[in-house]
Amino acid sequence: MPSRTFFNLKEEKRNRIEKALIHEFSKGSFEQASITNIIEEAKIPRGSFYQYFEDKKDAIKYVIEKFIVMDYEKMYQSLVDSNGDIFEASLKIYDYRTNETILNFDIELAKNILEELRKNNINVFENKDVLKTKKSLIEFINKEELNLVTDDDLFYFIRIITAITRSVTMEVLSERLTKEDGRKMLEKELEIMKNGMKK
Amino acid sequence: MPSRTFFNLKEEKRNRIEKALIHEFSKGSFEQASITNIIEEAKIPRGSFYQYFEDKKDAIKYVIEKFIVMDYEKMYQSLVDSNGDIFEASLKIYDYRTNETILNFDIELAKNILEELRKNNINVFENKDVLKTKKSLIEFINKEELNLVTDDDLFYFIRIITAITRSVTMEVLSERLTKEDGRKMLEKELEIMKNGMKK
DNA sequence: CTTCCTTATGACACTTTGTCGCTTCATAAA
DNA sequence: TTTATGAAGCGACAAAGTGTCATAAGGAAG
Repeated sequence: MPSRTFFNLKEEKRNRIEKALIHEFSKGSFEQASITNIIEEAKIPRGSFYQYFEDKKDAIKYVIEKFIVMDYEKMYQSLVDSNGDIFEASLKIYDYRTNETILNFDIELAKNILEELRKNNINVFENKDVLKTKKSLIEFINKEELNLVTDDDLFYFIRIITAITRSVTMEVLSERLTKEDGRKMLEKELEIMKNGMKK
Repeated sequence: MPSRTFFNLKEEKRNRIEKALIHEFSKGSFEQASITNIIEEAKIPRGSFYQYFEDKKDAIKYVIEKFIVMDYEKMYQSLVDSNGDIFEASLKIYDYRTNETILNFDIELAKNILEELRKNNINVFENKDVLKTKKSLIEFINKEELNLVTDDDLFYFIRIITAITRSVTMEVLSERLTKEDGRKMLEKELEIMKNGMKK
């Protein structure tokens, strides 16, 4: 976590640093991000950076935390907007994640952060800020239409849909697929998931 | 690609270098791997390394290529051993990838390489060495039991199964799940995919 | 023996992260 | 007004890493 010093900073300065962080972490992977670039852009001396953040990891963590909270809110909203239909919600989540700008976050940042989350196996739902405001997504899922045989089927459904949605999303963010093709594929894949693969 | 010089090397020396590469790339991500460690272990001077490989990326590419070819062979074998049942093959692939040693490759290396492949969006099937010997995996798939409506349904089936298998595999390799729990989950998830999610 | 090409080698230039000790500044106490 | 105190500012520097380059060594052929 950033030091108290950082949070005590005048808003203008803190914003300048935040902006530089987001900018730099948008440009590439965690390893590629350069502290030198960050401090130059934010116009702070090297020593200050290390007074605010323990190290580079601490700095990206700060950005990730902000992103996670926003991401959860969006997921939650997607489900509510879809009246609890997890298939439709999945498409909505895909849409916003592959959109040019995700609130204040650039799509490039989204890509790198989603990557980082995956790499470090960070689960959005386990984030403490999310837990604090968690309205339990699961409650909002409409179970009427779902073929739930055992109690934990819903858990597996979510796992599967998450894996598929994430897989396509990453392909699009890495520019291996166009946004449109990715969406068509996701639609098709969700359709298959509804009906099953076996005769 | 490594230089001709590298391939002209006496076998003993080449093996020593290969071993050092695998050892170092097993220890962590691409960025964490240190050329200094590699040359110290392989007992070659710094300049030689750069005579054999363009740069660090070139070196890991070499290791990845070897891995990919072996991985494809294993996948192909899994499908044949399963008599064309893609669900069963998926479990077999999971098993071998989460196994202590994957042929000569350490499980840690597998993890880092699979990670690297994902990060750089490298598709095993697009590898030229694989393409060369590709006997078209798809031909071996038993379509009898599959609910194929349109022509490209099979393509989507493979995408979905791949996404899910990979997802669980990575969870296990990152030690978020035990191998056993991961397998149970995969079994369950494959079962769900057979039957579909919708009432 | 000389020539020519391939391979070997480690010092060096450059970059990057993170540390450390000193300076400056604001504010409260004397 | 002066002094004390702690928060914040600051950049030189150590340490570690990557990639380059000029030069040495090897060896085959004429």
